[in-house]
Amino acid sequence: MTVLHRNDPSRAPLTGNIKVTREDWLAQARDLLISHGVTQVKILLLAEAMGVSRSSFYWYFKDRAELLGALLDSWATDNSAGILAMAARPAPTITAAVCNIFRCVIEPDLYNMPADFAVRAWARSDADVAAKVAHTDAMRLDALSQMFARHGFDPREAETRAYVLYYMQIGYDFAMQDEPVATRIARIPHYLQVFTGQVPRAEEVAEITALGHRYWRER
Amino acid sequence: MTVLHRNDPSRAPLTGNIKVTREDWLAQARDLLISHGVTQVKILLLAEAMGVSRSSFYWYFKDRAELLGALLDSWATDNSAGILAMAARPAPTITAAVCNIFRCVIEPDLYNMPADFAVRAWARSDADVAAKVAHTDAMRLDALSQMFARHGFDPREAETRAYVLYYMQIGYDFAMQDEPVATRIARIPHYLQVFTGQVPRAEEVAEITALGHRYWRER
DNA sequence: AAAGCGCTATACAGACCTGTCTAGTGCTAC
DNA sequence: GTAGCACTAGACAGGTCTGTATAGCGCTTT
Repeated sequence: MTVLHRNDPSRAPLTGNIKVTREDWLAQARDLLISHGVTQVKILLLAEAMGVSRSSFYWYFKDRAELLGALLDSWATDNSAGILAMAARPAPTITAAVCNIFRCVIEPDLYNMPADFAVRAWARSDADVAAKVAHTDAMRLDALSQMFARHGFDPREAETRAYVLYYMQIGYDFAMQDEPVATRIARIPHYLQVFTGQVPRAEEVAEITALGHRYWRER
Repeated sequence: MTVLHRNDPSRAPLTGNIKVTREDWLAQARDLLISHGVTQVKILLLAEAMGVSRSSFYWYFKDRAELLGALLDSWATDNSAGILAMAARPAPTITAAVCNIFRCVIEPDLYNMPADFAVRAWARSDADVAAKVAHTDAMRLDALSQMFARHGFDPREAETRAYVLYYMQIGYDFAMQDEPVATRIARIPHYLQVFTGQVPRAEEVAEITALGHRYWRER
């Protein structure tokens, strides 16, 4: 669970009668969205979790709809930056370029996969959300297609490889939440070969493998 | 929406004071699970949708938990048969074998993808469901790995290709619900090449493409 | 025709959730 | 030191949902 402002020593202490901030409400709502879906994002539950009266919510937000809107907006702006940056990053080989994309799955700062799922599940019952998700996917797929194209794949193949790379990551992380880290890392060179049709260099594999170990060990 | 027994001319008319059956409650619940997630599977909503009193529900089920259990069981038994059968089916080439798997995505009778999502989303907040899903995935992945292995891939590569094939389908259908049919079909030969590392035969592509047109036209 | 069986409807208690209204709290500025 | 600002608490009305108790309906059996 995200830490509340009032419990975070690195942030300025709250003054006056303030117990929680707008950001606290949002962060808490995001946690609930991710863990239990939109329908469970309930003001009552948020308030209870933070030890605050439910009615305080209405000081920060007009109503539940405004909260959900803010949640969606913050997802849209935050959760594509990393992947777009990694796709645009220059790389000596296509396998190295795909390794950059792998970083998004490894480093939580670059890309929040669980948030993506939650929003996609939400999109299944809300057309506005679905439209925003579709737009986001199109942007990301375009960036990935261009990445493949820069390394000499013809446009149609570049697009297909972008699709396979992107949707396989989504499917994998959606469905498979607890494959042992060692197995997952051992598979990396094979994935690189399937995704690119080329054999990765040893040093590329070593680098991304090390990164995987560094981040995934902590879980 | 699934048609109610009483509205289905092909089934024996209901006798006595019966308005809906246990199967109707289940089918309706399944629809709601798929469209709006577990938390929205509410007896009140089901009853309203079927034009029946809410309390009749308790004749067929002890409580909501029993309904959800039955829903999960029916998913577990029904929704893997097609994919396992297709994976086991003999094929002259690996590309033809993968075409058999593609049939699962094309023919709704073989595999209900939306049901899979709904259950996976459910699994994110219910450990029992997660365990059942993990077991199901393991069975399916094993069948796919063996399929690749039968066509000469070494065990590790067979497994990796099984993963990419399986999770890409899941990710794709999870995220991308409305790519134009023509585009999707045009991509089939490229997918085959990425998934297998081999160029598909023209007649294989023709056959699966025709199947795609036949089924997807109707949507 | 009356009793029984299988299913359905109404009514109720109680939990949960939203949004509003009003009063209250603890700083800050004058 | 008191007035105001920024936020919080409590109480209320009203809607939603679950599960139970009890009565009712329509066919079948005798």
